[in-house]
Amino acid sequence: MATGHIPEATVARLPVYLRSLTELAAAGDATTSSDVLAERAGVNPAKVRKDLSYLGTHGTRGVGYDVRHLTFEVSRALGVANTWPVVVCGLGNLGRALAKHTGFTERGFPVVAAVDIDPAITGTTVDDVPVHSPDQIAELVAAHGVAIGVIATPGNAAQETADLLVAAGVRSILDFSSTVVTVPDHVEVRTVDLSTELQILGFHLHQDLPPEVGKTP
Amino acid sequence: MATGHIPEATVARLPVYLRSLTELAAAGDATTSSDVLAERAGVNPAKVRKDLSYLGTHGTRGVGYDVRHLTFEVSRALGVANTWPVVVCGLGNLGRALAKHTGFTERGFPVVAAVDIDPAITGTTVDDVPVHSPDQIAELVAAHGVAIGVIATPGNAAQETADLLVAAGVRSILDFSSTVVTVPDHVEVRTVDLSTELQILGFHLHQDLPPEVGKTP
DNA sequence: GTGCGCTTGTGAAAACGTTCACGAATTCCG
DNA sequence: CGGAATTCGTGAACGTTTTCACAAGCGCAC
Ligand SMILES: NC(=O)c1ccc[n+]([C@@H]2O[C@H](COP(=O)([O-])OP(=O)(O)OC[C@H]3O[C@@H](n4cnc5c(N)ncnc54)[C@H](O)[C@@H]3O)[C@@H](O)[C@H]2O)c1
Ligand SMILES: NC(=O)c1ccc[n+]([C@@H]2O[C@H](COP(=O)([O-])OP(=O)(O)OC[C@H]3O[C@@H](n4cnc5c(N)ncnc54)[C@H](O)[C@@H]3O)[C@@H](O)[C@H]2O)c1
Repeated sequence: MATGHIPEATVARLPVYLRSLTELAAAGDATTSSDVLAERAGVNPAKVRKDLSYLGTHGTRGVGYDVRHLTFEVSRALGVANTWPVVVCGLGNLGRALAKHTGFTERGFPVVAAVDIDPAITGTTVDDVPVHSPDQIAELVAAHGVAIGVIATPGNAAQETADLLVAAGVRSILDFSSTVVTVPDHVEVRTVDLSTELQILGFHLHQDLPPEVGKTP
Repeated sequence: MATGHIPEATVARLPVYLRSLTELAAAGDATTSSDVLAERAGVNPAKVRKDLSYLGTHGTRGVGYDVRHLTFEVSRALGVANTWPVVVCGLGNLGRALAKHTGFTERGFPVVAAVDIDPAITGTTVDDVPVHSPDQIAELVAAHGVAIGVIATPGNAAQETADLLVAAGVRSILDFSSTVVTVPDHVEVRTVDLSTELQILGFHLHQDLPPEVGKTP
């Protein structure tokens, strides 16, 4: 067993389990079960057990999981002991919200700097986050050891921003810009597209109910 | 064939294709191919063809796809002709960014109202979006025909907000609160958890490189 | 110590999603 | 007109993810 390869789908759920474990610990529970974790995470209990089994054998049959120990193991698998500094690119409505959010720092992702093309805001700070101009990305990344870049610029500036981040040595990008950015293989991009999320909800609303009059019956 | 059941994974990609098609049309292209669409969407060409085949047979062998016609078909499948009014709950950093975002309205998801518990901002407007108190959710939903609720409150208010939305008749929820909310079967919830996204990126950073010597250096 | 009830860990099956590979339809050109 | 070049549509192979189902291990009662 040991900690071999962990499936992507499992990795995406580990943070949810970790949050549940933290809550359970705060509530004073010393042990828990796959049923309880499943309930809190909104998934199937068998899935919880299989997911956790990829981290090794950390439960006790007939008893369940020790909350403290499992918290430690999930944390280790996720590597939450590390701190990964983040730079936010594009300080508009969304970038500002991200820069002000305190939850990221708590989880090991401090926003150490922001970048914007607007000369009216470069040189200022937003909640202690200094705002620089895009041509300083390389320096910022080097100075703070930034590994993750967040793109919150308009879509038409997304690719060039990604290029700057990649050239500066960033290895992970979180892209909010509703565009598909192209990067070298060694860089991972995750896209969060809020319009698409709404469109998916819209699709199901549209499907569920209306017989859609006027088409061919 | 016809428009039977469309797989979830395909539905999630249709908005991306639609965006590409819009850009191609704007660039003056009358026809396109699965290769071009795949390139723009960042996926495999075979996947594009399979996805589109769920909507019916709309391409021409040896030629490709007519941009206008395909745009129409994808739009129809997604139901983008519909307008689904949205109410944003919790007008903090994130809620404010969402309320101010103009892109949602353009795609058929106008933010018609916001809701916040803070009496200092209820009664005001944010970019023409009126801010009400949570006990008015039911009226707002009824008055505007709201089908989608966005939860941007702190985590500890998420479940009660979801309950209010559900009671008011909302059928879809987009939840940013990093909590798992429980709703009846007929309500769909999509969760967007930005911390989790960062943690997934962090996991891969952590995995890729470090042999993780001992413990603390 | 034996039995009973509980909960994990995990093979195996089922469901789902992706990719391949190729036949079919179309255009173009000589 | 015949053949080469395209490009779609799709069955089948492949890979991943979810779910099932049950043996194995543990604690407790007696
Ligand atoms: N605000 C939202 O709720 C929301 C929702 C969905 C998607 N988005 C997407 O997120 C992105 C940002 O949205 P927003 O509402 O914050 O937009 P915005 O227009 O408010 O802000 C964009 C910011 O990026 C800066 N910028 C422009 N070009 C730049 C460059 N080359 N380098 C660095 N900075 C640059 C601008 O000066 C501006 O401050 C957009 O792509 C938008 O489509 C936003
Ligand atoms: N800001 C971000 O970039 C960001 C990033 C990741 C996650 N989130 C999550 O999104 C949510 C909102 O984040 P934020 O930064 O906007 O927080 P915030 O504290 O700035 O805003 C929260 C708002 O919700 C309001 N509120 C509280 N209880 C309410 C209730 N019962 N009904 C209606 N409104 C209520 C508050 O008055 C406040 O205006 C949080 O759950 C946060 O964890 C935010």
